[in-house]
Amino acid sequence: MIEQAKDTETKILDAAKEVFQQKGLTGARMQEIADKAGINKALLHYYYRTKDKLFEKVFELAFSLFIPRVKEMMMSEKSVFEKIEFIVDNYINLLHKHPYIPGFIINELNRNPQMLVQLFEKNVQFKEINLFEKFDNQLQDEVNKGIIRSVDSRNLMTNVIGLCIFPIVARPIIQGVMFNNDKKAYEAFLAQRKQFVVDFIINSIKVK
Amino acid sequence: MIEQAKDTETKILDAAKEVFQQKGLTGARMQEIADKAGINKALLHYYYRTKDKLFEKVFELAFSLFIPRVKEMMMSEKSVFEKIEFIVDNYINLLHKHPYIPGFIINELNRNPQMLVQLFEKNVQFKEINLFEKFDNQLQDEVNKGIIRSVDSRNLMTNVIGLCIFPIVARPIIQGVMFNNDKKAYEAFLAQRKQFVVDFIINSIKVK
DNA sequence: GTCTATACACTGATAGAC
DNA sequence: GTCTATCAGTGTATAGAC
Repeated sequence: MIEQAKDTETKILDAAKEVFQQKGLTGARMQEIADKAGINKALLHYYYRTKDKLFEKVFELAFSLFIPRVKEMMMSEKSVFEKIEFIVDNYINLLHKHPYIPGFIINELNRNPQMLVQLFEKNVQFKEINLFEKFDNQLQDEVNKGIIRSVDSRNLMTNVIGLCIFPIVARPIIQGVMFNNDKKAYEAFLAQRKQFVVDFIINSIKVK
Repeated sequence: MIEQAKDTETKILDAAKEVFQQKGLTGARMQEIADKAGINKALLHYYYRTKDKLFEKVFELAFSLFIPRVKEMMMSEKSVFEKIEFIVDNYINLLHKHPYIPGFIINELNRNPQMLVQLFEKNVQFKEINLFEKFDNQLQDEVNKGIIRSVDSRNLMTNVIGLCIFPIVARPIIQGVMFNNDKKAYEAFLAQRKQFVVDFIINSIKVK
């Protein structure tokens, strides 16, 4: 039945998401995904013909969860400072819910950059070459008003996103080297970091 | 002969480095490493008994190239501003020479965090829990002198390293989304970024 | 739609000659 | 030290019964 099918499809996707994100495309095993979904391998291939196709689906879902957020936030009607606070806040919350996705996306995209091109071609939503035009204008506007110092928009956005994501994707090494592998200490570190990052960025660009 | 052995061993390591860093532990094939080294699979196993052992060696070499640098830089006799400029400068140069290593380390460490523990146990050089004590004192000292505002050392170091590494490990996605996949444009972006990052950090922490 | 059984290719690893 | 040949195990994918 359709009901049953829908349910099985969801169970497969959930299981596949978990396994692929943890072990990557090449490290994941169809058997493990089947086990985790409570079905057998044959049924996996019935729903998604190949491992690659199943992976593509999982990757696309992960991608669409993270990337469009940036666009939304940049397009809102807020001041630069408010936008930065809003983005950092939302992105760190999102990262807290899905800590494995950024590393997953970054890794698989490095292994196969072509995926991004295919994604852009299939999904217009992701292709936003003029995403920075409005933000550029806003920055220049606030520079003219003497609120912030002159700053390149792409460098700024890279910093905002990078400062949020880096401590998550590089968690094992930072936690190991800086916090002697103390998990609780690192969680405390992450908890206070949201405010630190906002202050760090705003302090850097604001005119005093 | 020993001479020949040394040479073969080097060729294997070079080939293994290339393949492992590009495809990861699970994606790499012993056959491809053998081909790239100009030998056959059997000889691979003669020098390094298993795939895992060969991988460990490659990982350790990559790790030792990147991590101890931070320690060196932090231990030098420079002002905070000089240290930051020095670290960013050196790290970005290093990244330019070895752009695939950080992603490699980050990814494999996420897949198997236990590796870091083993590395620490085997190699005292990496275990530096008091690495921040001296840096903490220096920061506090310059705060007292009114040079910089009060800032947490681990957050600051995370930002310094993260701002250098993030545009490299996330290159495909940033280049794709922000630069319409224009490779030349991204190289130009990276070239000017060194100065931007230094200014960004120092602007944030200095007292004006 | 879901299962069992199996085909088929590939991979890591070893044996044994030179 | 280096090779050829080969094994045993594993992985994706499919055939066919229900």
